[in-house]
Amino acid sequence: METPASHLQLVYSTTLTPTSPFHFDATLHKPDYFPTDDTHWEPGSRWQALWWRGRQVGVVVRDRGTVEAPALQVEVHAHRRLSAEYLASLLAEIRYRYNLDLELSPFYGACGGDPALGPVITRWRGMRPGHPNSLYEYLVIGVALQNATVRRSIQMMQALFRAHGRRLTFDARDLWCFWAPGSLGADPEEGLRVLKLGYRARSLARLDGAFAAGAVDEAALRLADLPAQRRALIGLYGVGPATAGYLLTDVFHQWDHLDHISPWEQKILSRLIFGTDPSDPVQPAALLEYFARYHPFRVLALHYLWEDLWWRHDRGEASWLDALIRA
DNA sequence: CATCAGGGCCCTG
DNA sequence: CAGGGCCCTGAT
Repeated sequence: METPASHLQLVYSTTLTPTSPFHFDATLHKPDYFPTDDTHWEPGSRWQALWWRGRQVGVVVRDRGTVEAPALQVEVHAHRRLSAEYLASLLAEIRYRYNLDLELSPFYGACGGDPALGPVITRWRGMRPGHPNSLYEYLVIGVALQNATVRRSIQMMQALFRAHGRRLTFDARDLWCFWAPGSLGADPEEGLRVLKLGYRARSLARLDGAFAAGAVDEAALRLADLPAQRRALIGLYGVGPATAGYLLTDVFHQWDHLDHISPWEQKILSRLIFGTDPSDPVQPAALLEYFARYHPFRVLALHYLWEDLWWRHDRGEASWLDALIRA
């Protein structure tokens, strides 16, 4: 029953120059994000099946520079030639999503001397936050994450891609592309339940409906201030403080908004920062108070500490994390 | 076999 | 503002 893959051709290639310093792998790959079938990373390269402005294209980003003199090669694969205007908007979107224009020096200047953070900054010099997906797509992922183990979240996303996505083949890879926001139909809840989303089916149905109704404008929200962004997110059915917190960082690039630490993160951060046993973690309020020292870069600071931990875990260090991750 | 909590959120009282 | 219920799954 699986739809055949759609074969794309290379239609465009260019070079993007991020601000320096730039750490390719630590920016293009986040070991703590659970894998979805629309994207694949290997050291020095990232592939993504990308829905953008009504088209489904394949994007390959390759590292062609160094930390101090960065350069990215971006290949676009598509069914047919793309207009210059489309390509320009796509490249601008890639610059935005991966924060290629972010200036890290103010953060490094303020936090580089911190005893806990300084060595981590040195290790990951040039790393930025970055997330490959749009607001709509991140909402889908966020809903799939809620109250579920990572394995189950992956199953939900696979079922969603196979039911509503499209399989694209480009650069000898097969990846699943997201569907258009708001395209799930008039009453998709029952269809989503069949995909075993459980009670999340209602959230996703209503989220998709909001996009279909034009009630969510990602471009406008990017320009809004933090309180307006947070209000808009929390106002969406199925989005609470945890999901909104992730979205404010990853989609809206708020680098100082930190008001919620969930139980699983609390256990991990308590161990990481205070060395406490996961059975007796530090209270979230105390963790938030600790991070106040990194204002106005609290989320950047957390991101550096967090990603460093997960990279170490991927290398077989920090194996205590195993017990705290419900794979 | 039954029970339960999970990388939340909504709704109710 | 606290607490119950929610879909399903794998762990116990």
